Amino acid sequence: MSAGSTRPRTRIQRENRQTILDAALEVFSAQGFRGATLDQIAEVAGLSKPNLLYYFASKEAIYAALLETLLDTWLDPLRAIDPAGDPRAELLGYVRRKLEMSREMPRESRLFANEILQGAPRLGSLLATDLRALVEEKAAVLARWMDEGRLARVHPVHLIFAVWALTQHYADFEVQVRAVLGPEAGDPFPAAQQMLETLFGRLLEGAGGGQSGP
Amino acid sequence: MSAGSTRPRTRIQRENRQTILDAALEVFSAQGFRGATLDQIAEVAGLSKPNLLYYFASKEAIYAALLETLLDTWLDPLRAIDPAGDPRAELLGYVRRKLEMSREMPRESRLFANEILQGAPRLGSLLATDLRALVEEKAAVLARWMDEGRLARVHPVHLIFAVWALTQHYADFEVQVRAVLGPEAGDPFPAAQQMLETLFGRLLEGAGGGQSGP
DNA sequence: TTCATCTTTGACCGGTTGGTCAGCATCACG
DNA sequence: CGTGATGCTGACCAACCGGTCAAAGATGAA
Repeated sequence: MSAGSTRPRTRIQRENRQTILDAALEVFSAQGFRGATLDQIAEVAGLSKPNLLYYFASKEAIYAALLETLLDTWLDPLRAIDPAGDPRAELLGYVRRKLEMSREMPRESRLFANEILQGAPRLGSLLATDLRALVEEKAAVLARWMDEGRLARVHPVHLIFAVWALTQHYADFEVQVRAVLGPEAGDPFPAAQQMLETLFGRLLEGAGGGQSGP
Repeated sequence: MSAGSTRPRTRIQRENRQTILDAALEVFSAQGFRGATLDQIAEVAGLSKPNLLYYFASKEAIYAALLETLLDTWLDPLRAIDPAGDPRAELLGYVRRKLEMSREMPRESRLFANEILQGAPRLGSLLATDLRALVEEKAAVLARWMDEGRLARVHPVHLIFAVWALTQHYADFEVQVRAVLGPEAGDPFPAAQQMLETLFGRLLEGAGGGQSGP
């Protein structure tokens, strides 16, 4: 009997489903949905192709299972922004968490990037509902901070876009980053962290355009 | 005889090669290399598949021809930075040109993003040579401006990364941008332009950390 | 040990894909 | 107009891909 759509009941099911998802993340994030093949995933997973299809109904189902988990994890750093916190600490903390995520989950970042790049055919609806609602909520917090003069006035949603763009760049374009910095250059993340801190830090100094200096 | 690798000699060759490249840009940028099919490109081009292969030796050759032109065009805005110019005008001008490019050439941006995302297998060498050299050259200019106290001190190469990330985001992640802003929202680029101007503008005010105020 | 259930696989299938080829159509130039 | 070069296509092919299936193997509770 197929173990496809039901929740895992046995130890083997739990382990193998996870093994497959790991392998699929590896392959899908590097090749995109169409570029990836079941044979590649099977090889990385160390399982046979029919065995993959014993645990998941189809290639689509594997991909869907990956995306399902992904968006939630991906938005955790944004959710963690505390409306009652200090704007500087909250914004810079968000940037730091997001950059950390790019460093430690580059495959997830690339999977997401691939999906969006190709028009988000299997994620589109969630973007317009869940994602939009969360961004709207946090943008309102940013807007309030701007009203209170504690943050330079910019379009709050685009400010969030900026955080996404700058942090995800280091995962999605890692090859380019490394090529430009050169082979002898070490870990690019510390310098990235410092540069983002300066860039966003300046948005918090003397907000409103006036009150600079002690 | 095949018209594959030689330079176009006749009017028909010039026209059809261009038609094919246009169609290929459309399809490759939306589906990636492996996701795109010759049949799709042929249909968009309004030509038969064997006819495509009369003008280009292979699918790879079409893709390579696209990339060849692309990197050069893509780096023009960076090349245009004038070492003798005013830091504010030069940096903000660069951001503006790059954002314009995202707006008017989103397909090229996505083609490039796709290639990098998948590890730049067909562009890697150029990144480490041509691209790296140009970035190195312009980073030196930025570094000098920082030495002169006319620009906040950040890692100059990462500053260039920031411009890339922020501007290309609006082309590569357009679907997400539109989903989050909502269907009734208009053109996102004016707000993006303003936000980038503020963000980078702050890097030029009171550089060095001290001389704020009139 | 027994036996029902869960797990695994080799062989296979139909559809798609990049690419070939022989031959026909068209063009441009003398 | 004639003719060689250029342009175009239907038919075809081998490789690949997602997915199926019958049957063999492993597992574990009674």
